[in-house]
Amino acid sequence: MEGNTKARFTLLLHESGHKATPSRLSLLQILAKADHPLSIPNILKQSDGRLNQATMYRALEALIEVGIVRQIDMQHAHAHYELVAGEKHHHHLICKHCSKVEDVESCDIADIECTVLKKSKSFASIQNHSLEFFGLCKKCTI
Amino acid sequence: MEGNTKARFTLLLHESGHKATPSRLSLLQILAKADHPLSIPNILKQSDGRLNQATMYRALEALIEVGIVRQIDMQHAHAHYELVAGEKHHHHLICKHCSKVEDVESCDIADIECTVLKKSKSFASIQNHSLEFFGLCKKCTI
DNA sequence: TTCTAATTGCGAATTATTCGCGTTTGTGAT
DNA sequence: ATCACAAACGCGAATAATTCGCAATTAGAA
Repeated sequence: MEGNTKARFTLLLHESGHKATPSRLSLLQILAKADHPLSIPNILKQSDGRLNQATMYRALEALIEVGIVRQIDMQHAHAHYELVAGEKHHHHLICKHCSKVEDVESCDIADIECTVLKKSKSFASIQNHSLEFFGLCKKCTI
Repeated sequence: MEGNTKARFTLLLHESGHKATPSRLSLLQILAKADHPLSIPNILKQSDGRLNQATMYRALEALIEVGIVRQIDMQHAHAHYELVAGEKHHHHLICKHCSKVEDVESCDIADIECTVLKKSKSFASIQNHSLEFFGLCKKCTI
C-alpha cells in the first residue's frame, strides 16, 4: 500500500524504462484500488470510456513484461490482472460458483520453484509462477 | 497410460453420469495422445473438421465439471486443456518464448491445500488448484 | 424396440484480443 | 524553455475465442 500515488507509479514506470502516460497511471490506480484481479472489460468500464481498449491491452502487456502487473487465471473465458508492485506476494482462493476471491499469503513457493528448476532437464530459468486454489466459499455451499 | 481405449473412456463417462458420444470419445483420445495441454482450435484442427466447435466447448465444460479433464492456463489468449484421468497429478514448466511445456511431477500441494483451507475465513472447500511455472527453456536462453 | 432426456450441429451473436496506421506526447538532450 | 523523436495513443476494423438458440439426432434405460 504505502501510498499508491501517481508519483510512485511514475517512478516505477521510469525505472522499468517506460513512459508515465495518463493511460498507464489510470490503469495502475484502478488496479491498486481493486481488492481482486480485474478483467480488461471491467477495467474499461471503471474508466467510463476514458481508457482505450487497444491501449489497455498494450499497457498491460508492457507492465506484465517488467513485472509491475501480473496475469491471473480465474478459469473464466478471459484473463484477469492485478498489481504486483507494492503488494505482498500471494495466491488466490477462488469460488467456482460466485467468483469470490480471497488472498492466500501463507505458502512459500520460492524454494519449490528452485527445486523444480534443478530437476528440470530442459529449462534454464523460472521467472514466475501461478498458483490458485478453486473451491466453494461458505455462502455458495449448501 | 494403461490403455486409453474407447472402452475405458466410455466407462469413465458413464461413471460420471454422461453419455459416451463419438465427439467426447474422439476428444478424449486426442487429449490422451497429446503430451501437452491443447487449445480448442488445436483440438478442432486435429479432428479434420469431424468435431464441432460448439460441441467441443460443451464437452470440455462437462468433462471439467466431473474432473476427467482440466483447464490449464498458459498465459496465452485462450485456455488449454489436458486429460486428468489416468495421468499422474502434475504441474507444468512453460517457456515464455516458445511455449514448450515440461511436466513437473515432484511437488506435493495436497497438504498446502489443506493448510490454505484451514486458514481461510470464507471458504468451505477446495476442489482443485492450478500451479504452473513460467520461465525460459534452454533453447530460448541466449 | 421404444421413449426421452441428453447431446449434437448449424449459424449467428457475443465477447475478447490484435493489428495497421496516422497522430499525439513524454522525456532526454539541447 | 523548447526541440526532436521514439514511444505510446486512438481509432476503426480484422481476427479469434466463446456462447447461444433451436431443431434434429441419438445413447442408454425401460
